Amino acid sequence: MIQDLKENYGHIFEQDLLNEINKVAIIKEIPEGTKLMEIGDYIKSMPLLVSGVIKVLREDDNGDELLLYFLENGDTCAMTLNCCMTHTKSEIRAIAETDSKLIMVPIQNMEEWMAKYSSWRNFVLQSYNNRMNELLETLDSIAFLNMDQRLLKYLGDKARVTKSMIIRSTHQEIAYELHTSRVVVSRLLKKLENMGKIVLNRNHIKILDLGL
Amino acid sequence: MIQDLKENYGHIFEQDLLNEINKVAIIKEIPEGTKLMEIGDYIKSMPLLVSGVIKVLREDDNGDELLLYFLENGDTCAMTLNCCMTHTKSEIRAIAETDSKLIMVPIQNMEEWMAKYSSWRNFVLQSYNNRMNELLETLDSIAFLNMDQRLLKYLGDKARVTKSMIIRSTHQEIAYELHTSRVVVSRLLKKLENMGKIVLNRNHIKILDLGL
DNA sequence: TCACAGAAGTAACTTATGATACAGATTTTC
DNA sequence: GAAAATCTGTATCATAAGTTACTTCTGTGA
Repeated sequence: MIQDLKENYGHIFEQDLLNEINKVAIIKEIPEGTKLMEIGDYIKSMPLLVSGVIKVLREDDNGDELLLYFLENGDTCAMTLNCCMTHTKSEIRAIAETDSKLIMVPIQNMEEWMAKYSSWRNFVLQSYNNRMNELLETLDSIAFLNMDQRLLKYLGDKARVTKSMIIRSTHQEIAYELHTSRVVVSRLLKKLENMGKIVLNRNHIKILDLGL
Repeated sequence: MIQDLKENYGHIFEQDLLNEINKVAIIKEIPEGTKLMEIGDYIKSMPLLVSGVIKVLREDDNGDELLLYFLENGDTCAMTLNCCMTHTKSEIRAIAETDSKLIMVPIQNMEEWMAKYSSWRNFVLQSYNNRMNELLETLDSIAFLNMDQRLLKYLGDKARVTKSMIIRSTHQEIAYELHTSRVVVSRLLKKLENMGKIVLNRNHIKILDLGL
């Protein structure tokens, strides 16, 4: 673990803190599709992402979903921070978008470190900052963009986090995450294909050029 | 100021911290409509709300607005925390919805207090938590609710924070904050009036019963 | 190889919202 | 008090998005 820690968090945390983390944390490797957190869960430990991508989702009373954002290497889940610090229930669902590796830190240590290490404080605050801004960006998309633009943005984001120009999703899956219907997604994707931005295939979409 | 502090933050902060705040902070009284923060601003001090209501808005590239949430007594602006801690620009606009009273804390002290006072740490984290959840709630509204339901929620929220069943807004103002058009607001308000939930007047709306 | 299930294409229709245009009412300003 | 500005009510039309229904395509597995 100390290896993963150094590589991904060495430039953020001082040696003492790295050592402490190394002592109390455990490594967790999870396959794609694993549910890390469910709405209503109480959280007992906080994940530091080492590799892979985690998607964070919101759900309404009818079970309709909405993708909030992706977590990448070096990120942590601010929602988890919330839950840990204030001992409240999770407001979101987190699912591994790809195979992922996490460092799990027990919440008892977090409060202690908040007092002891300024680098930990900065990390926590910076995480809140990042997640807040991503939430705002998502809000912007929904409030200000049309579905075709949201779809474009979605494809771009997904390509970025998975580092691949091939999006392995069905239209139905995309529809869930954008909170629309499969038919709408198919319709708009076809439009994008006709514009030469993507190529459609069964079970995957190839991105040619999302730029204007 | 020490009076305001004790009344509003006495149960949150220990005496030592209250004294420190009292030493470095200044009281600021602002009239309704004052712009406290603009998108792109750098922030030099952090406001603790003593009385009044602050509305927090988001704006897109075309100048279209969207209300994010209201801040009330005992609240602080998590976005400001962000800006202070990470020295980045504001992503939002804040405007006094009513006459308000603020305690302004210089940002230099904040980092120091983060290390020194656990009550301050908890306050900051709790603020992030609250704001994050309010952002999520706003997101839910936009993603999952129709405009008529959003309008109802808006009226309810506004009545709550202003503690009045009379909403002093024009249809145009409401339209800006919900990011829709005046005509749509007029149309839906008229529908609500016909349902017996509200009474419309020039420049103000009387709420009778928003419950189902 | 055939049946089946899941995925995608497409047409036709409904609905919520947005846009435009104008009229009537009320308030403000000179 | 007349003119101007602001606010609200409506009608009409345009459009994005959601719904339903059906077809076609593709891969899997018996």
